[in-house]
Amino acid sequence: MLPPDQAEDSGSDEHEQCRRLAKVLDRIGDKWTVMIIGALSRGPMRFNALRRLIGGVSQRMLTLTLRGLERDGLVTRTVYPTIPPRVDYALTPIGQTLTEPLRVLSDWAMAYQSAIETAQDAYDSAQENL
Amino acid sequence: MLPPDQAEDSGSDEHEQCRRLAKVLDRIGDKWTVMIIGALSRGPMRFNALRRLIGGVSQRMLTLTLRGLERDGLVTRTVYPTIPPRVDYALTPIGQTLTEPLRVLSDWAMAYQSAIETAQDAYDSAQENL
DNA sequence: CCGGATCCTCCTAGATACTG
DNA sequence: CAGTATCTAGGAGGATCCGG
Repeated sequence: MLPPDQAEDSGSDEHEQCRRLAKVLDRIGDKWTVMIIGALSRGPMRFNALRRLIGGVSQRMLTLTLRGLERDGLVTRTVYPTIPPRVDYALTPIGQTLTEPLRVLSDWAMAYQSAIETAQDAYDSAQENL
Repeated sequence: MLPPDQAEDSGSDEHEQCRRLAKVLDRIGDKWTVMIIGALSRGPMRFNALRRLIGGVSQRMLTLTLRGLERDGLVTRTVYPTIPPRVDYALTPIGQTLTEPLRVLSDWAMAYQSAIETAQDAYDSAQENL
């Protein structure tokens, strides 16, 4: 369990967790990932259906984000060689498990969003009186 | 850009939740916020102590991130007008509540990180064989 | 010791146009 | 329909100097 090299520092252990967490947040923290996961949590969806549902996303960013999620093993990409072509995106089992932590965060957001906005307003108006 | 508007649809708008979640993730999804919250979760800390503990952060980004967190009401900034000056940063009660969703996410990261890396390796080596 | 101000460099999102 | 390719502007973030 304890790596012999660097296990003596009590802080480095939590630091390691922070780095992994930061890595995950780097994935899901971008502008579109959460929207995509949310959309796919209700079932598979085609490319342009996702595009329309999310709204405001360029095809390029949608493609890039989906590719990243596919690479992470969170989303599957299924191509049907029909004409016109059809591509379905769906959450993998691992991708499904992400929805739970996301819901916890979402609940937190719902609970404290107004408090945060109040704090921001207070901070901003305090800054004006300088 | 579509201005946030009242939902005309009576059904629960999941888009609205996604937007709030995206907003929160925009805050905590940046490179340093999680590290700062993690560091401060163990108690108040001075600026340069944070800087040393986190490591690799420029004083500019640390200042900016701390200002943002202060503005959001997640962190307090306390100045002691001594010479040399001393500034303590600490989590507010709301900031404390953020550590729980963060821990859920952290647990997820610990659980699935290796699976994700495996998926990435598989994806990458599959790309090479084209 | 804390951090504001400035400059400068990359990265990347977005728009546009083209292909199978 | 589902991408790929290319270009460009804007912003994020690092380095540095300076002031309180």
